[in-house]
Amino acid sequence: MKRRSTKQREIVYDALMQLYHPTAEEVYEYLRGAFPSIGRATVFRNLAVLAEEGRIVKLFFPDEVAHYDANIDGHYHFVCRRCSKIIDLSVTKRVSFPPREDFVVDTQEVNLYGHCRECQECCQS
Amino acid sequence: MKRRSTKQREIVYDALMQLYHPTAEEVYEYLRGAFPSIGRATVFRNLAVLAEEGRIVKLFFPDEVAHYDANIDGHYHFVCRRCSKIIDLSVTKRVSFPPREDFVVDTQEVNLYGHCRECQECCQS
DNA sequence: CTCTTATCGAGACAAAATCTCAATAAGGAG
DNA sequence: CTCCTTATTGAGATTTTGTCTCGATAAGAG
Repeated sequence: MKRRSTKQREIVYDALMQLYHPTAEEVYEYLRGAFPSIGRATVFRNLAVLAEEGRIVKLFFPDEVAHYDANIDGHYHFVCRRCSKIIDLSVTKRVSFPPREDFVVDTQEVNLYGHCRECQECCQS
Repeated sequence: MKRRSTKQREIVYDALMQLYHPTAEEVYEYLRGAFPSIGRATVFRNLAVLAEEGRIVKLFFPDEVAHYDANIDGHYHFVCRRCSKIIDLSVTKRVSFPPREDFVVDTQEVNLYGHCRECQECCQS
């Protein structure tokens, strides 16, 4: 099944470049402004395709919603447990692991959880 | 709101010790065998409570379903992109990051993605 | 034992994402 | 360029995952 290049696919990709770790729903709402006729399923489908092609990255955090990131350079994320803010962490060295026989790794993901400064100051929850 | 110790809570915890990274649904199905009267919401609620208390860990991977882990020692996970198998990785050293002013980290999570041996052998998808 | 209220079980509800299907359009063949 | 195949689209139904509601139950302090 050969992929075709569609206007919608590129629109979704462009949106991702403008937004910071958006959810699929946020991409959809963003695009509806300029392209009212775009369908919800189209946004979800294209995010999945772009992630499969490696043009974007799909992220999972404990808020149960997938986020997407157009920055595919190896970098890590901090996520605030209280306000769910996501902060990019630039990384110079990758984590290294002893080689294994039972699997081959192609991607590594490092997430740090805690509280951002604002959430530390305002309350201790 | 003081916590009470209930039979259901401990049953859920015990189930988690028997299962390997189960989803909430899997815990529920597992428990229905021995305790047909247990409620779905009770399982989900207690997993959330146990995770909040730090007795278990809630994990998120790209299959959109939360998994739970009774092993709370710092360890990492490998996840197969094809069959979604999860493999525990024992870890001797934690990843370290330069200190930051804008957040405080309490937990770090490292996930490796790739293909397990079986999925490499049977097909290249 | 009594009382307060956290927890339970059942089912309704909500949120997130996928699926269905007829209509559209990408892009290769001629 | 036109024709044809079929990947992709848009709308809404459906599925999946998890939460909420509420009357009933039971933990555990006094």
